[in-house]
Amino acid sequence: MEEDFCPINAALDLLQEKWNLHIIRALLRAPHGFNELARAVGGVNAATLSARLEKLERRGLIERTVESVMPPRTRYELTRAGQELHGVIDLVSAWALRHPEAVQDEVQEAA
Amino acid sequence: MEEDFCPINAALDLLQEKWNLHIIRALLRAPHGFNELARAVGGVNAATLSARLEKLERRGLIERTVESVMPPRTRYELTRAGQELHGVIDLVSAWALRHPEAVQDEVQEAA
DNA sequence: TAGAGCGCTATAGAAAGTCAAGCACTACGC
DNA sequence: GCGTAGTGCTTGACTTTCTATAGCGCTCTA
Repeated sequence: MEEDFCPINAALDLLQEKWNLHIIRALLRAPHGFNELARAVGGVNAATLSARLEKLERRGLIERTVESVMPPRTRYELTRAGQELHGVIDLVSAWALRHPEAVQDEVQEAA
Repeated sequence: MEEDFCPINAALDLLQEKWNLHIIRALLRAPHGFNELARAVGGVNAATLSARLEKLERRGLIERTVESVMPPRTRYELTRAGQELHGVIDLVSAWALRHPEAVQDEVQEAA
């Protein structure tokens, strides 16, 4: 299917998956529990978040620690590899602030 | 809906849209025609590509120039703002090469 | 004792992406 | 001149992905 496997393409594929960049940004600030993370990201639903976290964990970007089963308490945090995406998020942030037009939907909200 | 509008969130939303990062990477190398771009990106279909290009143009990241109507020939290229994402793509690339494990699906292809 | 919170999962429905075909032509080989 | 390939898309039908809603077992707070 994929021809020769290009790590760069694969990375772009991973980062373009809906919510992944947001999840990474949230975890860059601090570790979070599941629901807490959902709120920090804003707008994800539990099913999707769960799928993303599982994938990011398998890929070694984040680490999941079960702190207690009952009451349930889980902690998600970035691994070293995950933290190294810090620079990417920073660059995107700087770019976004430099180009707010590029990033905003043409507002057609009637007054 | 969106609370206060955060340009950084908005930028992440834009970049996480399927194919956008790939499109930007392809155009970073050189301007492309439509079908040419589709091939460069690899795996996009025309309908989606068309939608993405339209959006990226509205946002001012890329510029579309019709060089001739018949035979049809169009050129897509990055604007200044688009080119400034160069650093982001570069950082992702470097990260991807440093962490090939993080980026590759666990191969479970039976021999 | 009631209500909210935790970390999820299951199931249905809406939305987004894909495939295949096709339009109206031009450029090339023969 | 004729068939084949290429250009830049658009239009349905179909499939994959994401979303909303509900709920589980349990604890902790009021």
